[in-house]
Amino acid sequence: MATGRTHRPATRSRGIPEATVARLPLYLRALTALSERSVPTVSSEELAAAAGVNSAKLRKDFSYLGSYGTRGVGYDVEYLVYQISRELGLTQDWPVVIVGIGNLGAALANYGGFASRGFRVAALIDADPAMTGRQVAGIAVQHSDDLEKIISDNGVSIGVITTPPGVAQQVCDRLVAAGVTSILNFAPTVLSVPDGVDVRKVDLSIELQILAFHEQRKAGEEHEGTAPPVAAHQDSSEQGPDGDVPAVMPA
Amino acid sequence: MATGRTHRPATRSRGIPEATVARLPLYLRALTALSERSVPTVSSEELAAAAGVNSAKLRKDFSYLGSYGTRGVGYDVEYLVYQISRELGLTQDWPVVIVGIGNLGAALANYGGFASRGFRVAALIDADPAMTGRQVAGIAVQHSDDLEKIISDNGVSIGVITTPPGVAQQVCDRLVAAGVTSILNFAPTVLSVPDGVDVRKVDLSIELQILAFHEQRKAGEEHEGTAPPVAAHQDSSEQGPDGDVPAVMPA
DNA sequence: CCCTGTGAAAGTGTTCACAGCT
DNA sequence: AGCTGTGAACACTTTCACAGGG
Repeated sequence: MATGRTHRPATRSRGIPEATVARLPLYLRALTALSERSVPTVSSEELAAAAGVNSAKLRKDFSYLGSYGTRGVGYDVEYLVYQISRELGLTQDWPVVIVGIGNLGAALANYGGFASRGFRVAALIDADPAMTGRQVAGIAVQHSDDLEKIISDNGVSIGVITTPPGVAQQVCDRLVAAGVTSILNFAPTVLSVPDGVDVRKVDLSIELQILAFHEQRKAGEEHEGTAPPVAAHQDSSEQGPDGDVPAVMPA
Repeated sequence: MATGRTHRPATRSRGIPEATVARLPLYLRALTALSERSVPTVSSEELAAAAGVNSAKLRKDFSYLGSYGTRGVGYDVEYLVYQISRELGLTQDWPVVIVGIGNLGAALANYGGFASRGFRVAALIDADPAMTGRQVAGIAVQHSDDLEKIISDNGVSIGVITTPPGVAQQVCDRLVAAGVTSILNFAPTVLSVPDGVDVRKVDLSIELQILAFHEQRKAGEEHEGTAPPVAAHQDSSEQGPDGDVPAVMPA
């Protein structure tokens, strides 16, 4: 399975698979809930059920982080919360800016999940002068003219784009030029960014279209003689990572 | 994945890979833009660039739909728009209900991407009597007492949940009991549903945590001698099912 | 025995490279 | 010649099943 170097007992492995990274926040949530109920330890089976995955996958995922469990017993909840938080980088503070304070931007500003982990809404930015100074979620909206200054003054490296699609790319360019290196994009636009900048996209219309595809298939296959029975996908999360091949791929 | 068997031999007929399905809406969007500019044909290279994927992947994806291109020329834009729309089930009307009309629910109700394809917001539902009758995006909010009747009167099979996490599961149960078979869940909760019901999840906090992971890694590897250079991931979403703090969650 | 940790097998997705049609 | 369509190679992910420590 290795690209040449197959060794290392995996204490602090360097290559956590992307699929695993995407599940760590899930485990963290389930663990946080257990922690609040003062549950001291949990088995892979129980935790997997709470997170909605199967236990083999969970154990495999944890094996990339190291051996944090105890055979015959399970995992120490507090210890695991700490390890996963650290691995995800949540033990530090991440100032975030939200650009585009429409309905969606306001919804995000009010979203509790931001503050609940290391994320802090450092600023809300909008291009409409009428919005400037208005309070949203207890934060005064600032004008986009000051975007660069806001980014650098607050040491922001993560930006959230909730603007109309027409201006998303130029907002993105300005964010990147100002030093942002991770972007969460809600605009239905393909953003192009230089190497070294991560973009994740959330696209409502795409999610619905995927549901429609499966929905249509359910209806259509009720009377099919040849097709195998389709048992609907339980939790949908596949999606195609893709990318466009950056220059260098780590081995 | 609770699903017993989701095996798909895909021998020759209906077996479009999930990863391909997830990209079809992307292609469709790019094609629609070309169509609006009256571009008659497009090559895999051009379309791939517009959609942000590579051309080999795009051709492979299209090959699952059939041979809709012309060698030496490319793809007919209008024809492809039609074929993909049909494949995704967008040639029919999909009435959708949104349950939970807070900031996020209102944002979704106003989101243009809904109406732009076959989706139509058939009803907005909220448990707060103070919301009942209020107009959001030109639609009167209805009380959740009438949820079952609304679903069946409108023939709704797709539901969107934008409620607080604490009530998401019970809303989900009622939707399913009333006949909804596809759910788009924005609440940070793991929903359990019977077989035959699809759930897709959008979780803002998870997306941010994934970004934070990569962000942290970038910062940490600036001075690593042994590690290969990390070229950031171009792409976007992979998603992760998830669930969070069920009990008490301030903020 | 318990339950974790992990090789190996199976399944899924991506990329390559070129055959074959226009 | 140009560009699609695709088998085959490669890469990544999930699942299985069991070795091995507590």
